[in-house]
Amino acid sequence: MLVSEVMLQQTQAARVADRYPRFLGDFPTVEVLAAATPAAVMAAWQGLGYNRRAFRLQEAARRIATDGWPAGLEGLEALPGVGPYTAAAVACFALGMGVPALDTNARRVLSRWHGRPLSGAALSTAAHQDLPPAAADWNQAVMDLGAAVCTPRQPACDRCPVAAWCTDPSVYEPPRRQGRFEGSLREARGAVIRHLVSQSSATVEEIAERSGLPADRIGGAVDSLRADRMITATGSDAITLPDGGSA
DNA sequence: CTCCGGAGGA
DNA sequence: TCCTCCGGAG
Repeated sequence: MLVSEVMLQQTQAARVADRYPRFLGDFPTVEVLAAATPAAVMAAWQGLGYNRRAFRLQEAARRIATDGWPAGLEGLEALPGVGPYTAAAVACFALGMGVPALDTNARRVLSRWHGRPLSGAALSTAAHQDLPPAAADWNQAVMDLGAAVCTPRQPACDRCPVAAWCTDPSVYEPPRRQGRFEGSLREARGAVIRHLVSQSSATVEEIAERSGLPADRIGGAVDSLRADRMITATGSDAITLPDGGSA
């Protein structure tokens, strides 16, 4: 449950669909995930993007293996990589708690429903007011509606089951656009991680040659990843994924 | 090329 | 509140 929700952060369900069962096959329990090497976790994560999520997920698994599952919403949110949405989704779907799970779909649907852009505390307040006792069903319905009908650009109000009660379908504020991927640090960081998953140890020059990216960009990515503790330096200029020892 | 998508740190 | 983290699909 926690695994699937973290995978679904910033990643469309279609891409999670085939990786989630494989990930659970590799790491069937939190204990197995906690004890795995970061290289193995990264290998299972390959292609999902935002690789820090994988490291944080394993850190969360280690904490759970040691301390047990947090009981409530606040405890869940204190886990690394678990924010307001993921904590609420786990609390509602796995623990049966009556809390709204507010992802980007829910934010858009509720904004249109109420006729004004909602975010932060206002969104939370509105959602709590709208939330019925059957919280899990409501969360599922709102998110599905946003994904399938109440879409960003051209909402299909003609086949929306609740269009009659909606205030203003035109309400939509597009998320801020991200910079180009080509030429970005993200691209180089991704190349470094991808290489280390298959080679386990490498130099900047090797990664540059294999990826086709300039060595100075790979070097910058290595510095950045080291600062994030996502890779470690081993020899004179060799790097690897972290050894698993410390969290 | 554009679009899509939560967490966390500054 | 703003910015950065990835990668695949259309």
